[in-house]
Amino acid sequence: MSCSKHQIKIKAGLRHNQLKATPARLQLLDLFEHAHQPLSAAQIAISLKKTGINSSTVYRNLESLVELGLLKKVSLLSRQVHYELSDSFSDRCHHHHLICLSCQKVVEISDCSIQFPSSSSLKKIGFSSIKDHSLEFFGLCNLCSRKNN
Amino acid sequence: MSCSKHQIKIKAGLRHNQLKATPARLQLLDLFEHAHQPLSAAQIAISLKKTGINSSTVYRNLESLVELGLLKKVSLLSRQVHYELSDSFSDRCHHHHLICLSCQKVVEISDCSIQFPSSSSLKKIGFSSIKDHSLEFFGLCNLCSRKNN
DNA sequence: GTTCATGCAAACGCTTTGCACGTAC
DNA sequence: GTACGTGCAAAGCGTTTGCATGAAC
Repeated sequence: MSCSKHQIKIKAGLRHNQLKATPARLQLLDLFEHAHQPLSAAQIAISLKKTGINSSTVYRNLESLVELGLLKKVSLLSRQVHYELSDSFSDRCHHHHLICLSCQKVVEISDCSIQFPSSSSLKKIGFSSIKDHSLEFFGLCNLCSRKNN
Repeated sequence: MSCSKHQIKIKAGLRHNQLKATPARLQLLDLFEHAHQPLSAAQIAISLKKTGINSSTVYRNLESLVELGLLKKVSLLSRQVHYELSDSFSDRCHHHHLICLSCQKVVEISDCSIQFPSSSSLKKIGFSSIKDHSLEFFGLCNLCSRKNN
């Protein structure tokens, strides 16, 4: 199995945050390392059920991993919150998402720049700092675009 | 009541989309006209229950109004999808959101520009068009920022 | 009068919780 | 051995659905 390097990094990440490296957490993070798009709690729960991990464990771990900054939440206009590895923890660089309005396919994109609100306008609206941002584009993928014609 | 102008506009909007101007729809859209931030289905259902509107009616109407483009969905990292009037239907201009990570307060902001993916990069990743986008900033409002110290 | 919209109640699915047991450290 | 993590089962909550009634046009 080619993930021994990942495993080591994951364990280090957990220990660094004073979380025990339990099988449930290792499997959960491993799932994210290999995912090509954000995952919902329910998706993960189904996936890990096969290996004997209970869904409440999944929900509890997702929460604590977000709290510690290893994972981040992503909003994709679906009822469920999705999760992905945060930029700082994973190899992947900062990115945004392009979501197909018809089939919900998600693709990562990185070639975009955002102009942040100026500190004066932040002040005006009663905010003191910006910690994060999310940018999602919605459109049609080629496949669905063709189907609709 | 000062919303007779709104009421007329709302009715016109509904008729134009071949939707009957029922009390439930008028009240629902009126709620959005006066809202200062995106509303979740559950919030609306609670609010309209007081006036005798059933929650399933709320859910069904939200769906059809989104389908017709009068409302749009907004993702705020909460489990519930939120809704707001779409730019084209309301007086308000295009905007994004700034959300307090601690108290969930939402403020609209408009002074930001986004660079869209080029058509060549769209092509590369298998998408044919972009219909919409959403940009949310997450931070701390002054109040919560002070509390945390 | 016809078509569409609504209320009601039940079912659904995802998520959360309390508690006893188990495991990483 | 201790503190933390897990499984289980039940409850919680937001949402969806079928069906009969009601209202807009």
